[in-house]
Amino acid sequence: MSTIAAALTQKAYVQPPLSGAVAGRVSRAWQDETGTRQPTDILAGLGVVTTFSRNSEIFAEDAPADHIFLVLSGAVRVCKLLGDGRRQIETFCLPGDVFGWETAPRHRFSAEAVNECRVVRVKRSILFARAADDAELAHALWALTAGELSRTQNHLLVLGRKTAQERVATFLLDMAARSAGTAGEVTLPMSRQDIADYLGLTIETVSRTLTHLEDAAVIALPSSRRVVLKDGGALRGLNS
Amino acid sequence: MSTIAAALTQKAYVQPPLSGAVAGRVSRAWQDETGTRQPTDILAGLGVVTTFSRNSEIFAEDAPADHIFLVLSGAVRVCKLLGDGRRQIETFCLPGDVFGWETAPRHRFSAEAVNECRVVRVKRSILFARAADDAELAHALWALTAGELSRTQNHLLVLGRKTAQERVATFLLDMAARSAGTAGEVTLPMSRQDIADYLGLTIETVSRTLTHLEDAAVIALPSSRRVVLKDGGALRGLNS
DNA sequence: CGTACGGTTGATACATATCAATATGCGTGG
DNA sequence: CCACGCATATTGATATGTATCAACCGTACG
Repeated sequence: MSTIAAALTQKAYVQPPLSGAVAGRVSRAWQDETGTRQPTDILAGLGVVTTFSRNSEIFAEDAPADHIFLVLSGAVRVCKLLGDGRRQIETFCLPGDVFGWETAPRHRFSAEAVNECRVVRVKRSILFARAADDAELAHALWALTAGELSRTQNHLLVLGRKTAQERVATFLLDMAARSAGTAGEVTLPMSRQDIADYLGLTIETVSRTLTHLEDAAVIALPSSRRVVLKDGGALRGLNS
Repeated sequence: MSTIAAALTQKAYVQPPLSGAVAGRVSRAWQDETGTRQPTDILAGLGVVTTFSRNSEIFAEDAPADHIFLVLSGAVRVCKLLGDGRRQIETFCLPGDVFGWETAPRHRFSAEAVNECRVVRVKRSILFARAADDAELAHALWALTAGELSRTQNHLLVLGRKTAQERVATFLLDMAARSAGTAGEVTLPMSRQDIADYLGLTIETVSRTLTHLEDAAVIALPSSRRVVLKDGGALRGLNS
């Protein structure tokens, strides 16, 4: 559960809910997808729900960082590009995750919808104004950054020192832990290319590694996007 | 210049300086190495100066994160280890840099002295207490985390998608920018092994890449630790 | 002067990338 | 409902960048 989402749903922040479709939609959507019962109308009060279609750009690298975003449904990829088109996906954002949160006035990444997704867009200035006289919110925003840092640092180890097998294993375990669906099973929202660009590999290597894990009976692949973790121990072993 | 160092030297934080050798040493040391003229006695009031010898451990991975550290002189490496000994250096800390700053109660890295170095050790609890009723300090601490995140994210792109040459070029440019010595020249405080573990390469590849850059007249290597950037344009070209 | 450590250079191996072909799934339109 | 076409995924053959193994060099230091 994202700390900022928690902060935004504290009693202190509850405002009279906006009437109308938008507010209602946010509230229901959030409850539907996370099962939390906390009031979330505040999100509607602070931001606007927007829908993005598959592969559409949410913001561009170097664009003014006027908003931060909270994922309600779907998945978002946050990435950097090199001049010649090489791409590194820094992170995937799932429901409850926040992205686009910067200290700098401009985004240092682009963000794109992995699949059809809904996000809440909150004005940076509004959050900042609130954080200025609310230590708890400020702390939540800091914790948000710290959490992102922690994940990024873990990923550094993955990209710097792990083999393809280990990378894929780490990725699968991570996705399984984050998407709270059926235990031992994940439905990947992203393509092989996205996975490759996240793990610093090629699409072919990702594919081969997955089939290798399947041959070794560590996972099963009922379909290309669905992964059954048959031998979690083996996966964790690869995770070092 | 580290934001936290700045925050700690704001007028609001200036206390009557402690008398005695320690306080004096901090103040002079900091001024010597950074050239800043801002009062820094507050650091002595908050922390203790400690010296670490080459390769000694400052704190271990998973140790209680009771302190944060500010580098006064020398260099520190912050790293993670894999079970079989593979090592990833997350970052090098130079004078003015802060390390060991965590949200979690335990360090997620180890920190070691790259060479003889002096650091100020500040109790976490003291900083936290101060930050609780000081929005400006709290903001500085957040900015610190955000800056670290930004650097880590850039490094992710390096490890995920850049070639050995590009990694080394990026590293040299970064070190040159950070160590404010003679323009176009860097003295590297760390060994080839350290560089390799930072860039996700082997010691041999780092060495070969450097000699290759030297053959191409992009750099000169008067000694193994001294690097002259002869063709910054070429290096920046490799930086994409 | 010799030893040790860090660095360089060379020969070879190997993991992953690249190039290429084939297969699978999926939406669209007949 | 099926047929088509496109996008995505898999598989195969080969290339290549970097790792590994090994020898050698140079500098610092006792």
